[in-house]
Amino acid sequence: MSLTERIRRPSLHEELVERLRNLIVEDALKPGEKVPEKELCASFGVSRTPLREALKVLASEGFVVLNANRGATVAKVTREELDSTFPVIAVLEQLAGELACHHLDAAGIARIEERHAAMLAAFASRDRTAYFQANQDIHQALIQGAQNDVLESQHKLLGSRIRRARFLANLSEERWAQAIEEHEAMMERLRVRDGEGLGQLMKRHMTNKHAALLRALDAEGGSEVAR
Amino acid sequence: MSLTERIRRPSLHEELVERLRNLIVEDALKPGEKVPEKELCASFGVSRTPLREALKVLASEGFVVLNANRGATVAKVTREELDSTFPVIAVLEQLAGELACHHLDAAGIARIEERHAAMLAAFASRDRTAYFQANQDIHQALIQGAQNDVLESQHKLLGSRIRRARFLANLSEERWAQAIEEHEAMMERLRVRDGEGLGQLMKRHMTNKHAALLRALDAEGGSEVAR
DNA sequence: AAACGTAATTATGAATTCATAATTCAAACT
DNA sequence: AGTTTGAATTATGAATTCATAATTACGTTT
Repeated sequence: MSLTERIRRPSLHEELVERLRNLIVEDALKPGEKVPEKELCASFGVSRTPLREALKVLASEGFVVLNANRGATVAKVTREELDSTFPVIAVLEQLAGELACHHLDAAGIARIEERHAAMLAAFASRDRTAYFQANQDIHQALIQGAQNDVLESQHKLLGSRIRRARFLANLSEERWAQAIEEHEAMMERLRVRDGEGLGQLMKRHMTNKHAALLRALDAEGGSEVAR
Repeated sequence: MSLTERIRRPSLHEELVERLRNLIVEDALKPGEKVPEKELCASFGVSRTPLREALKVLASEGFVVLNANRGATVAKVTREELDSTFPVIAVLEQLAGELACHHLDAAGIARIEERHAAMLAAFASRDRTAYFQANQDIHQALIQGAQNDVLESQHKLLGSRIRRARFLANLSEERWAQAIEEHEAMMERLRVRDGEGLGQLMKRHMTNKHAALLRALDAEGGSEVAR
C-alpha cells in the first residue's frame, strides 16, 4: 500500500451502518423484529446518537423501517419487493456482462474460468456451499470487471436486500442443472468477448432464478420472505 | 382521500433530507461548497442533531461527502461519475420501456401521446423550457408506467444526482433534432406495445444523450461538472 | 519578510439531557 | 368477566452539553 495513504478512521456511525447491516443480512436481526436500540448501544458501547444516525442511513437503504415514535424494525422483504428487485438486478447484470467483455483482460477471464471450473466441481459433488461460493465469486468478478462504480454499488445494495431469498432458489435438482447450463453458455460468450450475448444470458439467468424462486415460494405458500 | 387515513407527520430529519436535497439539486448549494451546518440550523429552526442525521442520509445517497472532523461538502459530479451513471440509467430506462409496454393501458399511452405532441410543438417553436418539461414528463410517465418501485426509486435517485449535467446536453441543433427523431421512433414502438424495441431505443437514446453531453463538456474542457 | 510554533477560537463528533409520545398495567365501571 | 379509563413507565425525537480535532491568529525566530 501507498506509504502516504490518508489516515482513515471511520466515524462511529459508518462503523455502525456496516455492523448493523451485517446483523440484518446475516439474519441475526430478523425481518419484522424491532431493532433494540438500547441493547445495541450497550453491546457496541456507543451512545444513542451515532446508532440512530446509522438507523436513518439503513432506512434510506431499505434495510430497516422507521416508525415515528415507535422506533425501527427490520424491513420485511415482501413478495412485491422481490418481484420489483429481481428485474432491476437482471438488467444491472446484463449491463455488467456487456461491460465486462470490454474491460476484462486475459487474467481476469482466466480467474473467472477457474471459478467456473470450481463451480462445476461443486455441482458434480453436489456441494451446495462450495457451489454458492463459486457462483457468487463469478457474478462478483463480472460486476467488478465492468469497472463501473455506480453499477457495482447499486448491484451490491439490491443484492444484499434480497440476499436471504436467493438462498432458497436453487433447491430443485432441475433448476440447479439448468443454472449450470446457463453458466456454461455465459462462459462461451465471455471467452469470445461477446458482450451483447453475455449480457442477454445474464439477464435471462436472473429472470430464471427469479421464476424458480417464485415457484419455491408458491410451493410453501408464504407471501412474505425472510431475509 | 380516505377518511381514516393514518396521520402522517414526517420527522424532522425526513423533512430535512427533502429540503436539503432540493437545495442541492436546485443548485442553491453548489458542488464543492461546505454545507453550512450552523446557518442551516438557524434558518430551518432546528438543532444540529436532526440536521446531521439528514446529512448522513444524503451522504449515503451520494449528494454530500462527509469528511471526518471537517464537516460535509456538496458532492461534485466528476466526469467519471457521469460516465458510470449514464449507462446504469440507460439500462433502467431500457427496463422501463419493456415493462411500460406491458403495463400501460390505453389512457396511459394517450397521456404520453399528448406529451409527445407537446414536445414536438416545443421543438417547432424552439422553446427549450417547454421541451425539457415535456421530455421529462414522457420519461417520467414511462418509468411510472413500468410499475416497479425499485426501478422508479433508483432511476429517480441517479437522475437527480446528475440532473444539472443533463441540462447541458441538448445544446446543439443537430442533437436536438436527433433526440426528436429518437422520440418519434420510441412512440412508434410504444403504440404497438413492442417492449423489447422500446427498451432498446430508450437505452440508445440515453447513450446518445451521454455522448452528446461528453462532446459538450470536451468542447468547454471542464473535467468537473457542476451539479 | 518568511517560516515555524504555539495559543485561541471554532467546528465537529458523540454523550447526555429533556420533553413528549406510546405503551403498560391496574383499578373502576358496565 | 370483559371493557374502559387513567396513572406510571418506557421509549423515542430532538435539544443541549461536552470533549476533542481542526483551523485561525498571533508572536517568535531565523
